[in-house]
Amino acid sequence: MYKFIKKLDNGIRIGELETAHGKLPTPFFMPVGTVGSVKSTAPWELEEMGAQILLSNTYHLYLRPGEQLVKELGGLHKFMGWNRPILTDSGGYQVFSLGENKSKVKSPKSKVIKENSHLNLKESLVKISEDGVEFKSFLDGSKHLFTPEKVIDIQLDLGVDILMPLDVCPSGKASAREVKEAVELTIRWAKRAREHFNKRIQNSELRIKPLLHGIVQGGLDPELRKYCAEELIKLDFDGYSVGGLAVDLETRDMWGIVKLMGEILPENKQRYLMGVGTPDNIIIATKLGMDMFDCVLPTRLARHASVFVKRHPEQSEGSHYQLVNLLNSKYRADGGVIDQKCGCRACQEGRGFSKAYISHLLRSNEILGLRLTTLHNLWQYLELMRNLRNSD
RNA sequence: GCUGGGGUAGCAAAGUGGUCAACUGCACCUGACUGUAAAUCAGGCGGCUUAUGCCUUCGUAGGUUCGAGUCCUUCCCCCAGCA
Repeated sequence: MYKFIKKLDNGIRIGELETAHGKLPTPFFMPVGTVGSVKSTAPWELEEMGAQILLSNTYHLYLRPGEQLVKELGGLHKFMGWNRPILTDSGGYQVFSLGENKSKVKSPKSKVIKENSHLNLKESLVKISEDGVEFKSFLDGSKHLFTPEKVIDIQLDLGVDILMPLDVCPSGKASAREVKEAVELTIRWAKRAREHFNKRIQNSELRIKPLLHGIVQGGLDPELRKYCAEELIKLDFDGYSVGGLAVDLETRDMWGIVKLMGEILPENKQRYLMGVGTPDNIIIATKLGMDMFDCVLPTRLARHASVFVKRHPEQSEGSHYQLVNLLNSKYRADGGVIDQKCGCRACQEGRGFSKAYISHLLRSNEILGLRLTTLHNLWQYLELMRNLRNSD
């Protein structure tokens, strides 16, 4: 249950979201723990940094270890040792990303095709029908069917706090017709998900019930987005997600749609901009009325040796953050911490680690290297959200 | 000293007459990454460069050949075994 508190002068909505695992001040960022783990971090580290909620993934947990096992072992929170709220994505994104033929990115110059590489799969792994999504497991190739109802069931079995319905997330290159079809199917699936969820929940003895979002699709077409949002609003979801925008960003400008969503989605429901994004993107999006964010960038970039460094306000004309690749040779002998003003474990005053040391760890494939960069990046994101909530 | 094996680009290691500026791995350099099939992927990695282009390379110095990293000879060095 979301409570809208106030709108700051800069447009940021201040609110509070109550879930079965506690109340969350909004806006907030969700570190991504796809398979029930925010890669390389421990739950207590996330708590220490002030992470309030994590995102996990229905698709991945269904395939492994299976939602039934998680249920038998007491639910996802207990399973992964995290007592704060959890949101699960539905697998809708995987329908998109696994549907893309990623082998296209293979360079013709690459002579060696690694076996078991995810890039080596030539055929699309998914097939969409009215009933749902048929897909092949990326683990073993086995066939599975996700229906809107099934996806709700899995998430309820996992015992998460916020559920996403199965949606169709078209590629940024999709034709107008494909986007329109995605919207229509997303709406029909949303209705089925809503009905099934209600049926399952009405018998629930939980004091605070899980929350179900509707996901707005529609590409970059304002009319389609508006139509989708209106249809979903009729179904009275607990909150609304804006999907399909964090793809093909280099060729598409999402801000018009984000602004529109900020204007037409109900003020008294939380808005989740899925998959966004860079710190700069998040700053803009909060000002356009978005409340919730998730992104793999802080954790993935960290594992790929890149860290966010906050720029001084007077230097932040364009971007508020600089992305620094610690594997660049200039950091080999750099005795300074990543960011002097950062409060993370890697930078902490008095006992911070030098860029030279972290660079050495990364070059040596020492796990501590990417743990430190991950802790740093997540701290930056979480600190950013704290600052945005207090930016009046 | 004798016998045998070997000296290839930063390292390791393919290559035994042309398709070799030279396979491959590592290291190194740079880039990408946005609801995670990602501790991943891509490109570069002798020099000049826009190059399917030119120049200089495979211990050393010569030679054979239309053509040599690849064959022959000299010398230098390394390794193993025997003295």
